[in-house]
Amino acid sequence: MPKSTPVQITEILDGGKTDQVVSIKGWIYRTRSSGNIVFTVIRDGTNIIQATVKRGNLKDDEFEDAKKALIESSVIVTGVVVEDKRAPGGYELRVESFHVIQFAEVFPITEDQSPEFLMDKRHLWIRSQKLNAVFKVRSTVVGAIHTFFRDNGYIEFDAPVLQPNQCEGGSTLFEVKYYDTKTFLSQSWQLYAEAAVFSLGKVYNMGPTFRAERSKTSRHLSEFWMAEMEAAWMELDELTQVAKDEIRFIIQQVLEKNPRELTVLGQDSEKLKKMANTPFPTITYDEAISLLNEKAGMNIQWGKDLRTLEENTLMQYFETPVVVTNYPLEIMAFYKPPDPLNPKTALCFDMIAPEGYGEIIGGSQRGLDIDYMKKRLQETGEKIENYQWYFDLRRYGSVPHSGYGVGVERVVAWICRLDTIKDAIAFPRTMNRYSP
RNA sequence: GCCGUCCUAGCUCAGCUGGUGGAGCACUCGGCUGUUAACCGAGCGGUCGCCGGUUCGAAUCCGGCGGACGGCGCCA
Repeated sequence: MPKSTPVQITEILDGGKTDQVVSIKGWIYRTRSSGNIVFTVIRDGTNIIQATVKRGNLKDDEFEDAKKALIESSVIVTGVVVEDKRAPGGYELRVESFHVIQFAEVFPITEDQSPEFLMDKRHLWIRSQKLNAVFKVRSTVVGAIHTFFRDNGYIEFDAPVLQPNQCEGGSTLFEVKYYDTKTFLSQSWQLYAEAAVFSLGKVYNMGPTFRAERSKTSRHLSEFWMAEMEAAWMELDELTQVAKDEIRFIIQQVLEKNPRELTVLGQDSEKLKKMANTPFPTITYDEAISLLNEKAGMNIQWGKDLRTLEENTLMQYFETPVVVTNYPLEIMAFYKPPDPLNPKTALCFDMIAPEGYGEIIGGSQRGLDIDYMKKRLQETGEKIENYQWYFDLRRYGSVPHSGYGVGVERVVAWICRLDTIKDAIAFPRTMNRYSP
């Protein structure tokens, strides 16, 4: 084997290895042969490059191997990097050694694919350029969330995944056998975060969340990652500002770290950049209803939640995410308190993403009135006993506090312009799918 | 929970008012020294989702069941 240094394909395409002999370790992505020349496109996880294999430039048996190796065979290929306009990407590797580590069996995924088939072969499909790009963006998003909160004085705080309580409504809980009794998978970290703020002040967390909603839409997962924050002494105005700052920071980080991935995914970086530099507006639920009824000619009655249709119609008037505050109190969860200035509404907000990606954040100030919360819980058939510990938080030095949760996959789907949220997570769990 | 679409080769699909199951891709073999998910020729490949019914005869018509996908509601 000729002398060479192992490199990543991305280094070659950046122009740093031109005319040098290098080795790449990767997998065959495409292959075409033409008698005494084989064009093999190789991927290594960082990018793809064409390797040109000519008979005579390497051992004959290696040439035959290059000719017969199927897609996804693992290889170590050595050769000279040459700038060549005929090669996709502008650079190719002129091969001097072609070493097959494993000859792959026939790869089941070919050019014709249906969503169902790709979901069945998800463990193989995650190798695709598209999902590879999504995962890189997702990694940036997750990293940005940690950085944002840590840089702003928040402490990462973990809550149990097995929980005795509901947070967002009993009908959407996953029940789990727990020794001789039962418990539930976490719907939210919030109730525990509310306990934590009395110790730490400002906390955040990111982790899996489980909701057994019978939803079969491109915006729902049964298992998704939620990034939540909770802060003592914080009220609604400041809370919405933190949310806007967080989302803007996430976009800036993706723009900085993933320009190639955004291109692969067909997202317009300029549009995102403009969005990151434009203030996100805040409107009230009342204003949203007026806008829909007066400008969009709809007939929405006060008191109804904004549904998908209303949200999408509303977003036609905005190019950035929008914060909507003060939803009707009655349709909100037990822990959202009435607004003293407008008691029929709650001190809560949603952030709605543009282009039909829907709610990406939901949050609120937290109720401090034990009697009110008990009443609301009883209305939904909840057992008050399970919440005594939660009410204790209002008995020992209660303070105003607030928090919100970001749907990580919804943010990733929006930034990556995905058709479905399922592609924002490696192995999606939905109503009808829990394998592979 | 409600509504809609779909299920035929490994994959994507065609298959008319019922009459011996097809194409493209993939794969195998042969050809080709610059291909861009190459091209040319040949070959391999089927429990037509499952069960039942009608019929001389069902991929096709009827009934039931199962599975998948999407929309609504609900949510992040």
